[in-house]
Formats: sequence, structure tokens, C-alpha cells
Amino acid sequence: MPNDKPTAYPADSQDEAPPAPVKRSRGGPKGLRITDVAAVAGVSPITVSRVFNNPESVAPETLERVRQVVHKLGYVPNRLAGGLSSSKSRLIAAIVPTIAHSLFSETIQVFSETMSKAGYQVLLALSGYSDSSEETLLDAVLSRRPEGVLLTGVAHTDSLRERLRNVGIPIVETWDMTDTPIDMLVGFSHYRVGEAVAERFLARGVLHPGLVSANDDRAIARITGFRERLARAGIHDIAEVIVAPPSSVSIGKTSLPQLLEQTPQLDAVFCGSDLLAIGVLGEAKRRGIDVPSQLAICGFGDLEFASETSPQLTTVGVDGTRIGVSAARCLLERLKGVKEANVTDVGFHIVERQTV
Amino acid sequence: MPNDKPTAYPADSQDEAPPAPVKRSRGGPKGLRITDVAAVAGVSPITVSRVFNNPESVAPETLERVRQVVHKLGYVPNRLAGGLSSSKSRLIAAIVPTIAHSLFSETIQVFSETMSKAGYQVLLALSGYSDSSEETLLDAVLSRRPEGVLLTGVAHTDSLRERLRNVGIPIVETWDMTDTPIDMLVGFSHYRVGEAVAERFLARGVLHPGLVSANDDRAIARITGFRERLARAGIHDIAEVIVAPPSSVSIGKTSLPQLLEQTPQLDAVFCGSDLLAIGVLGEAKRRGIDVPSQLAICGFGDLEFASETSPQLTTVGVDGTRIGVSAARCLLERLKGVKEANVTDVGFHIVERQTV
DNA sequence: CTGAAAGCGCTTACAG
DNA sequence: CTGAAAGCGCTTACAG
Repeated sequence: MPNDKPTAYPADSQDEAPPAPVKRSRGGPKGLRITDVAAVAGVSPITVSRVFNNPESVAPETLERVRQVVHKLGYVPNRLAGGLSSSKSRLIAAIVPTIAHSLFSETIQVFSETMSKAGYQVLLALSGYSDSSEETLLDAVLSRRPEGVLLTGVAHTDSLRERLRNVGIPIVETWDMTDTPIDMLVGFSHYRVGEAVAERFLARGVLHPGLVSANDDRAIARITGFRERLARAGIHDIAEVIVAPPSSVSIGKTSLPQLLEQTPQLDAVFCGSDLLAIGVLGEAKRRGIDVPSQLAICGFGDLEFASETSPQLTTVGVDGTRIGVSAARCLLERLKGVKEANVTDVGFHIVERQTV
Repeated sequence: MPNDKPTAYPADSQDEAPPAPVKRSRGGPKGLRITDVAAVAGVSPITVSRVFNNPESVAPETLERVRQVVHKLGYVPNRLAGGLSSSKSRLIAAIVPTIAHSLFSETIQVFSETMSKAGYQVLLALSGYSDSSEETLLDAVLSRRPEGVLLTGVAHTDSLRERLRNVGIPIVETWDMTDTPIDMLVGFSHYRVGEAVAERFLARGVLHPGLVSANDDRAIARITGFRERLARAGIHDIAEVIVAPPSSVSIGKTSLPQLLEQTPQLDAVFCGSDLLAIGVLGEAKRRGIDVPSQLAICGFGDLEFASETSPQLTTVGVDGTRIGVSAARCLLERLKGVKEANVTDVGFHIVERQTV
């Protein structure tokens, strides 16, 4: 040894002593931990954990005592830690194009209510109507390790579908229909909606139909059904105005002159939403066109106020509340271990408010 | 020693060997971890972490290599772990009474968009209109350790306000006004809305006003402003129908006869929402009452469709989008370290659609 | 620009 | 019914 002089260490230092571990403070106490509660209540941390997650397994008086300490201290468990440890985030992601002025908001409302009654919380992810950044959005969502996912519409890209399938958590697609769902599905066929509206128009003797719609996936499916059904009846010329979402009353207003320019004899318009329909209706009135005798107008969504203020409109009603509740139930069943796949067609109904 | 026969242990077992730690498997691999990426990329886990959280601090070619491995493997970081470790959940909670058929949905829409652009995600918590379980809801929210909270309305109970103040994260109250905000606030005075509507009515020469409203906090504030302003003008008798939320067109319809029963000379109605106003208007028409000449009706919310379909209605407009954006900005500034308090009165405007 | 060690606050899997 | 030890998958705080 090059240097065997006595060291400066205290007398009790031992030759074999491991290097003292560097104490790295991480910024001091951030708040109450489960150990704080345990110490005050005179139990182990595990018991405190059980009080929250499995109270039946704790003796009644222990339970009571711990609960009082929890309440007195104002302790709130850290679910980031709990989720990491248990692999149960108790989080469900809801991916929706938009919740503003939208049919989806009531679906999300009841979905969220149902989920929170079952002890889950909802992470809201707004996808917009473009799918440019959907991969990024999905990364953000999956990084929270949700235990289930509600999708609005059927996922478009194969890559997305593949990824969702592979995470191995229950997925429920809503508000649309497909033969190849990722997992579960609660929705209806927009294609058939289009067909059904076309049939109504045909039954009325419509010869020169038009359509106004935003260009989101489901609206396109409705348009396709509409067009194809009309084509089978020999009608191929359809006036068409396609706009970027979100649709609105004012877009409806401006679209009518465009449709009339394409088809001066226009006698029916299928609108992508009730808002568009209201706009078209208002503009028709302004031009002295009688609805529905000269121009039939069909909307989509069956908004309550529309039925009150615009009884001349026909529309397509969908039970958004039922979709939300069913979607929640599907996920919850799976989370309880039920394994069956599940596709529910909730259908739709055409609301003819005023006899033709 | 009672038993010093040779043991059955292998020859290399040592007397001093510490008790072999029990290996407790936790269920095997749940998915890719940061160490998997690190191993493939030939770097340490910390470097992979930096690629996600602080890419500027990583050499360009290391960055590129790690990113390729991440992409190839499909690795998604676990933010439960990340959040626990860093005390940064990147989560913002939005507590809203309801998002269905509601003015709040557009606030939440833009709030959520703004937040996600800044790298945060929104945890949606629906409080309903009762505050019975608000403590429970808050526990659920705080257990996720959000970095900020948006509240709709000003929190009611002292206990709630105290708890929110104590968590030490930025809080923004919205859609209401108070002299004693918990922290930041973006809203307007519902009391003043009520006063302003009363003044419009007085200016019209109204003598026998009534009101229909749901009984949520903000509606009550509007009613109070309305009543007190009228009282100052000597009007104390006000017909009144108070209903449980959510309000709707059909409730509006049924309320008019009730108001007329209380005050047969009824010449104005202040409604808690545009939906109620539309219902009242429809019922008035049905009874041959001209609006606004015989009966003035004022709603709340300025829904776009109402202006198109019911120009006879007056209403109160509020910029919900601005509230959402401002609330998001307030929170984001704080999260960046700016310390100033912030109270924004976004005001409101009365929309008189048809000249009296 | 990069890494080894320690720690975030819980829960699991045992054992008693 | 209760608890000591280990581990969940990251990031911090250093050190180089």
C-alpha cells in the first residue's frame, strides 16, 4: 500500500465499510404519504393501502381508526404510484373528434358518469377531424396506461388499429359500424342512414336532390349510401356542397344558393347535421321557397330545439345516450373479466315532423 | 446446535451467506420498458429518458438512433412511472357540471386543445349540479396529482376552497365572478347579467315580469340580480318557475302556463337558458301571444341556431371560447413559473335580435 | 454529452 | 386480519 498512515476517518470506521451511499435528496417532502398515515394510525403501510383498495379485508376497528387518521390528515393516495405498482391506472381514455356543439357530448357525458360510478376516471382526448396527428395522440393516451379506450368512429389507419389491438386492453368503437371492429363496437351504419334518407326522398317523388355536408368520415359514409341508393333509382345527378367541419347554421345558409346554382330544379337537400338543415331552411324561407312542399330538407342529429323551432325539417335521430351507456357497460364487463366480444347496432330512426 | 449433520445444501453454500432474498415475480413483463430501448440502442436508460424529456441535451446521432429504436419497438413511455418520479403528471383536471347540451362544452373544447398543444392532457371530471359528492370527486381528481385545475363556477364550500388552495397548484375558476377567488379566475358576473336583463325589461316598460330557471348556482345569481334591480324600480311581484337542471325546451313550454297562472298580465320572461326561452316562445305562439310585443322573452347563452330560428328572442351572449383559451393561458403561464394572480372579467353582451 | 445509484409512493406476493 | 421485503418504470442529482 503506498499510504498506510492513519486516516482521518473516525476511530470506528472499519476497513471493510462499504462506501457510504450518497444521500440524494429529491427535493424534500412533497406531501403526505401512506407511511405518514400508517405511523399515526399505528399500522403498517399495507394496511392503509387495504383500507382504500380492499376494505373488507381489514378489521372493522382498524378500518375506522385508519379512516379517521386519513380524514384528519387530509391524505389523498397517489394514484400515479398506485397505478405503477398495481398496473391498474383506473383510467379510461375517450377519444372524440370534438365535444363542442356536438352529438358526442351527450355520449361522453353518460359514459363518463357511468365510468366514474364504477371507480374509473376519464381522460379526454380530442382528435379533431383530421387524422394527421392521430399517432401522436395515441402515444399520449397510451402513455397513461388506460385500462380501456372509447373511440368515436372506427379507427381509420391500419397502423392505428394494429397498435390498439396489440395493447391488449378493451377497446370500444362507437358511433359507426364496421365488419371488422378492433374489439367491441356500439354504433350504427351511416351508410344505411344515407340509404334510408334517399328512400324517403324517393317516396316523396324527389327528382333533383342535393346534399350539404362536412367531410368527416361518417358524413362521407352517409353520402355514399345516399348516392348509391339514388343511383339504383336512376338518379345520378346530385348537387353537392362539401365543407370542412364544424358545420354550422351559417354554412347551411350559404350552401343553398350554391346548390341551386348546380341544380335550379332542386327539390330536396340532405344535410350533414341539423345545424346545416336549419341554415338551409332559413335561406329557403328568405327566398320564398316552401318547405317541405317545394323543397324537402333532411338533417341529422334530431336536436330537441330543432323539432320545436323547425317542424318543417325531417331529421335522423340517434340515441347518443344509449351509445354512451352501452359503451361504458361493454368496457366494464371486460374489466370484470367477461370475455365475450360485443357488437351492438343501436340503429337510428327518421323523424318526420310534419306530414308531407 | 441440535443438528450439525451436513446439510443438503450444495457444497458452495457459505455459512455467512445472507438469507437468499425471496424472488417475488410480479407477473412477468407487462410491456416494453425504457431499459429495453436502452439495451437495443446501446445507451443507458437515462439517455432514453432524455430523448423524450430533454432532447436538446442528447447528441444528434444518439438522438436519432434512440428514436429509431423507439419507433421500431413501438415503445411508449409509462407516464405513471414518469410522473411519480418527476412529480410532473402533465395532467390538468377540468371539473365541469356537465358537458351535454351545454355552454361549457365549447370552453372545454378549446381549453383541452390549448392544453394538449402545450403537452398536457385533460382529466375530465363531471360534478353534476349537486355538490353532495364534491369532496369525493376532488379526492379522485387530486389522487392523479394534476398540475393544475380548471373549475366551472366558483367553488362553493369553504372546505373545498381550502383544500384546493392548500394543494399549491394553479387553479382557475371560470364562468363566474367573485371577490375572493381561490387563485385565478376567468368569468363574468351572473348577478350583473340579471341586473342588465332587468334594465332592458324596464326600458321596455315591463310591469309584470316572470322568470323560469334551473336552480344551479349561477342561475340563482342571475335571478338575484334580476330581482334586486326590479325591486329598486318598485317591482316586487315576479312570477317564478324554478326547475331542476338540465333545462330543456319542453320545460320551457310547460312553464309558461304556470307563469301565467301566477301573473295573468305577464309581459316579460327571463329564462335561464336559450332552450327554455325557445320553449316559452313556442308555447306563447301556440296561445296566440305575440312576442315580443305582448311578451318579451330573454334567454341566456346566445346559441347560434336560436338566432336563426327565433329572432323574436333576446338573449345574453358569453364568449365561452374566450373563457377556455384564457383559462388555459392562465394555467400555462403559472406552470412556466409566472407568479402573478389573474382575474379576468370577460363580460357578456345582450343580443337584441329584433327591434322592439 | 453520458451514466451508476438512489428514490418517487405505492402494491404484490408471501408468510404468519 | 396484518406486515417486512421487493419491485413497478421511470427521473433526479451528481459526477465525469
